Amino acid sequence: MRVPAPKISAAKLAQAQDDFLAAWGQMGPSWGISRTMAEVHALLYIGGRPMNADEVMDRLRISRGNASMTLRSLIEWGLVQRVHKRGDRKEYFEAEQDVWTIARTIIRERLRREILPVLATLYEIRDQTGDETAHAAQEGGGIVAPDVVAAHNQRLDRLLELVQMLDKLGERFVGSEGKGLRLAATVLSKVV
Amino acid sequence: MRVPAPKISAAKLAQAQDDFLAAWGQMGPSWGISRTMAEVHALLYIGGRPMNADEVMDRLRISRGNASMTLRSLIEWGLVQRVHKRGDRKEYFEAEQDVWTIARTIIRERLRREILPVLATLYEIRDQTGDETAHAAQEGGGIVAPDVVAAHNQRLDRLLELVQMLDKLGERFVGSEGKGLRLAATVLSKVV
DNA sequence: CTGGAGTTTCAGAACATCTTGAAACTCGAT
DNA sequence: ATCGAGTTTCAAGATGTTCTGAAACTCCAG
Repeated sequence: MRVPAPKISAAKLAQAQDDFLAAWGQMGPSWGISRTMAEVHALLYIGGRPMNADEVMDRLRISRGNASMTLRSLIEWGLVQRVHKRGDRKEYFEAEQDVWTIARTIIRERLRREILPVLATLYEIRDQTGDETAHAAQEGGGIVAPDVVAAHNQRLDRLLELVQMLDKLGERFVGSEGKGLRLAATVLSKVV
Repeated sequence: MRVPAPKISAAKLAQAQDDFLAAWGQMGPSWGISRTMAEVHALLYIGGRPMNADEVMDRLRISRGNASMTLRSLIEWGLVQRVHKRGDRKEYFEAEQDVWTIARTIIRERLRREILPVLATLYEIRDQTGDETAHAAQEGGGIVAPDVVAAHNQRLDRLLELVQMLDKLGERFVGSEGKGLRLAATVLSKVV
């Protein structure tokens, strides 16, 4: 006797897709993109095919303007690309399908938009209080005791060290063409 | 002739601190905590000593209520601890001073609050469309062609793989007591 | 028990972000 | 040049988040 083939109806598939859109949409804000952006991206990813603005609007129940702006942001992020179909004047949009590339793209953008500016600012702040360190602390020339400044600088230096490490770590992932993240995971699992 | 000692005035130090508060506050939202929370944490970190609610209020110009709720959240996150001073009825708060511990705490909390729920939801969604894969695709029992379902499942599986990896990677950092992050950085820098 | 310093709570105000819808724009076809 | 399908822009409105301030609460001292 034969095992019955799984019967997946169109409705069930659509339901699974909708649940996925909701889940991914929720995750979006944690990753630095808005809920709607995440949902549009999720739709294009899980759909697995290029869609035009109307399809996106109708499926997600958002306005034309919102769809347009959101798709533009996704293109700026590098998560979505425009596609043209012969004989169709509409513009189509498709999402990158390789999850590791998606991850690298997000990391690259967040480094650029969030980590680097903070790093630059931290350097500037560090410069404001000279190169006095715990070791270099000497006779009291300042109005504030040298050791207070030294402690302040130490705290800044430790933080700078951390942020620099995060930056380098991120760039390592982004830079290595292939499966950088996968490699990292493998290495880490063997080390400890 | 003698090099003059750096003269850091109290005002300059305060200025550097203020700039730091602003910079760290900006970074907060990217890390999953609000701007004010990040500023309060920054103040306690850079100050390097326990402070009471009034000091926090005055320095950051926020209301008593806001200070109270923000400090409570920081304690829930595990980034700040209560301290009692003998002979003083006020409560004092101090920030963890080890930056690696801070990083681990943030990663642990974000895993727990953001990654794990999504992971659980993704599993549920994956279950909705059976175990049909590209290889198992067979005679058309469903209303939707089996290969469509198989492709959908593959996309979900690839995403699950990625999120699982992130989760494991995070837990590895959080779990290893010592300098897990530092170790990772060293390892990564040698690999590529 | 009472007074008061210190803390917490929470409804409404202030602020920030996201979304809509309609007008302006683009561009190929006729 | 004109038409019209398709797209983009943006001011106003809707929604969501954070903050304030005052009242309620806690708890110790006298």
